[in-house]
Amino acid sequence: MEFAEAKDKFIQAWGTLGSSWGINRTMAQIHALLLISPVELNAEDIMSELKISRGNANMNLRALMDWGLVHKEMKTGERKEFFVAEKNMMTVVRNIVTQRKKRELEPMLDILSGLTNVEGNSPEAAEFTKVIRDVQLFSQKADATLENLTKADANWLISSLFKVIK
Amino acid sequence: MEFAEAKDKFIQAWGTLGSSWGINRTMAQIHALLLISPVELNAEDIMSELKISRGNANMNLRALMDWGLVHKEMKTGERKEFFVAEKNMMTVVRNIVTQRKKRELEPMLDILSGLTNVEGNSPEAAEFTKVIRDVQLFSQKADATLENLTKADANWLISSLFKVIK
DNA sequence: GAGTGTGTTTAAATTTTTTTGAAAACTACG
DNA sequence: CGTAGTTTTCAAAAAAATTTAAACACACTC
Repeated sequence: MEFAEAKDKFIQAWGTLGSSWGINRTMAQIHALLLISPVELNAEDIMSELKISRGNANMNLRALMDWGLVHKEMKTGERKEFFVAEKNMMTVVRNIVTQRKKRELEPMLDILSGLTNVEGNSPEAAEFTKVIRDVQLFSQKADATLENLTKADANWLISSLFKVIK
Repeated sequence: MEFAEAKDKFIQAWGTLGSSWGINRTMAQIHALLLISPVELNAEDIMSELKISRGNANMNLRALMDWGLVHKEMKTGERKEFFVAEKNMMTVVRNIVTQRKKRELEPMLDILSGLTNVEGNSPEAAEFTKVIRDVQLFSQKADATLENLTKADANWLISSLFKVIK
């Protein structure tokens, strides 16, 4: 397959995957583009490669930096800002896990802990309490697991995956 | 806290969590409602509790059944269909993992395997090949891990989570 | 086989999310 | 300073996703 075609397919696929994970398509596509680029790219490069506006590029690059998936670089003698993707897959995964945990799991845990003591002794209230406990237990377990996964060093992540496989 | 308030908060929270996971808000809310309900509910119940239309309820219930998170039940003597949520959290998680793996990870792996042999020996092509290999390796590992997780029995899932925590 | 209650489908309306484009705000340099 | 190159912001436009409402289908009853 030609490089240009393969590149396009990868960028498309990454974008699709991203959007089913609550990450917007363009953000994922910029990430893909930077991932496969051997050199740092500036905003213009990204705009023209993906045919997106300056504002769009800027916002999504910022989001990617928030997630720790992309870094800004200054080249001496150049006014423009350049961008590089984090290329170590382990780090990529860890950063994504950390961010999602913080944004989704933790707020959920906060809400759940506020729902454990419900008034009334109707069957509805009883079932509610039971379900909330279950969900809470499970979420706490997931939280602890992910916390360990992300705090440990990169090699540990992969070895623990293997351990699960057994 | 009053039951009604807690219930509402939980349904809201579950809906929000769902939408950051690519599951639509209403689908997640119906799931939440059924999860905490001690009795089977029919379409009317769901429509009035969540203030949604019949069509909306119908479509999202069907999606939930696709995911194996909700089951249809017929009551003898009743014309209406009743719905119950799968309440075992382990099963819930397993079904979600299985579905997402099938819908997202597997198509990605297919695409990646079609991108391993790229023509040309430019630095771009070289970097591309390298990144694709990395992503592929990682995805395969994730796929294998999840496969084991879902095939094993329910208790195994929880114990393997503990093992990861160590 | 007309009538009623229920489930299903889908085009159109609505809502939400994303993207654009242009103005404003920086920044480095003369 | 003033200006040219660049990034940032944000209101408005466009696109995408969701929801509704109304038509349709089906099964059962009288």
